[in-house]
Amino acid sequence: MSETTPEPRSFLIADDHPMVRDALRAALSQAFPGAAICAAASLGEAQAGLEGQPETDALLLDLDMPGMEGLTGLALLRSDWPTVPIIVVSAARDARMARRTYDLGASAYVDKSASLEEIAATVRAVLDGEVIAPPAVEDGDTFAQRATQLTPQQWRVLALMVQGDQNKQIAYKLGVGEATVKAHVTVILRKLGVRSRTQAVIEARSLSLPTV
Amino acid sequence: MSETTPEPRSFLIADDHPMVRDALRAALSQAFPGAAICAAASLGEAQAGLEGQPETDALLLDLDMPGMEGLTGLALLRSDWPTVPIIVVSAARDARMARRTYDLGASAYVDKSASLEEIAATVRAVLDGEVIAPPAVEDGDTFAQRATQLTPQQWRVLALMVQGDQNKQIAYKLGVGEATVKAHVTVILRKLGVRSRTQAVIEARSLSLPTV
DNA sequence: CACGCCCTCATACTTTAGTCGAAGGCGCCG
DNA sequence: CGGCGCCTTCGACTAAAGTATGAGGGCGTG
Repeated sequence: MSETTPEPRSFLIADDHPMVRDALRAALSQAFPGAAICAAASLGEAQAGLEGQPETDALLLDLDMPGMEGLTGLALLRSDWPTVPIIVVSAARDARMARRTYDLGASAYVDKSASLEEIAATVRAVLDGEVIAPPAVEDGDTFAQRATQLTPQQWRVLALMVQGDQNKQIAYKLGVGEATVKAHVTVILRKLGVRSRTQAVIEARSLSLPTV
Repeated sequence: MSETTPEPRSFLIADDHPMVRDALRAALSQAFPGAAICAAASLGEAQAGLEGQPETDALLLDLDMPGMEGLTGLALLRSDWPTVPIIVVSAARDARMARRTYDLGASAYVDKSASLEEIAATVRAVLDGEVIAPPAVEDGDTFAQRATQLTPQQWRVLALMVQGDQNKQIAYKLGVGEATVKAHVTVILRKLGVRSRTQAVIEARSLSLPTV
């Protein structure tokens, strides 16, 4: 509260590129002295980091990371830890991509070519509770919007579908019955507006790519 | 035969970017005076162009084009017109990608940052019958190699699978029975070393992306 | 507490996917 | 020419995917 003794912050940096990780870490430690900064190089490590530190003030998330599979991983993290603000740090300076991450609940979107000062400023704004809306993109990219209707468990199912798992494997990995998985799949397909598992996987994986 | 009166050449440029198309056209028309140069902006147009001009001397093919779906379109063209040399013109300067296109039967691989002179030289070499092997990449990228085992009809089936079509639709589009398509799918899955349609689609679509 | 939402699961059913065996065409080679 | 291999085609069969309906329990909210 006091301006002279700011409470210590805790961050989690998720990026598989060591150089980027160090740069972000340096920027944060300079902008927020005494901050606790953790790092993760994959979606799994990021999940583990949040598991051990659920009070993380902000997650800086790279989209092109093992296990992310496009924006599926973002939505997955967002579903499991809805209170942790996520700042997407992507290599692509694409307004549509920014819009998609916004639709999926990201608090901000910065591209890697931005200066560290800009990134620090963005983080500061997010810590103040701001949600940085992307420049209005009036495109008909309805898939990402439809995807926001998915529940957390449905996101987990979709994430495994996207990896090529079949219902039986998904049931085992999630510790539920196959009938349950099938029920989820049915709802997922309806919500996404597709007619088959294959189409759902195609669209979900295409989320992170430029629109063809 | 005679050096003073070179026979007229015919080329097909397939790229959805008008600027690139014009640049390539200019380069070719300068390097090969009197050449007949056609253009296509999608996989379908490229197929139509080859249909009407099967004696094309070389196809300059962009990978990021509507309908291509990664390297699937390349293999499709290669299967349907095995005698037409294909020169891949890609935006990505990636040795692995070059290797994959080589495995799939491309005669050469140049990236768009190359000068028009380099491209013209490459085309000339290909017209002389050369196949420009990529720098040795000793990685275990076996999927593209496995994919070369597919027959032309199997490639057509896979191309439609990758678009999300189901067997019944594929059968209709190819003018065969559904049982036939199923038989092809079975062989495709075995040749690709995967165990489900979804996995095959994931891998086929990932062919054009950097290895995760 | 009643209501809605999510997760869970079972049962039964329809549709799609995938496997197996087999037949005919076609080129190649001894 | 007869055999051989490959491609294509297909029907019958088994497995998986997807739908419909119903039901029970947990959890937050007015």
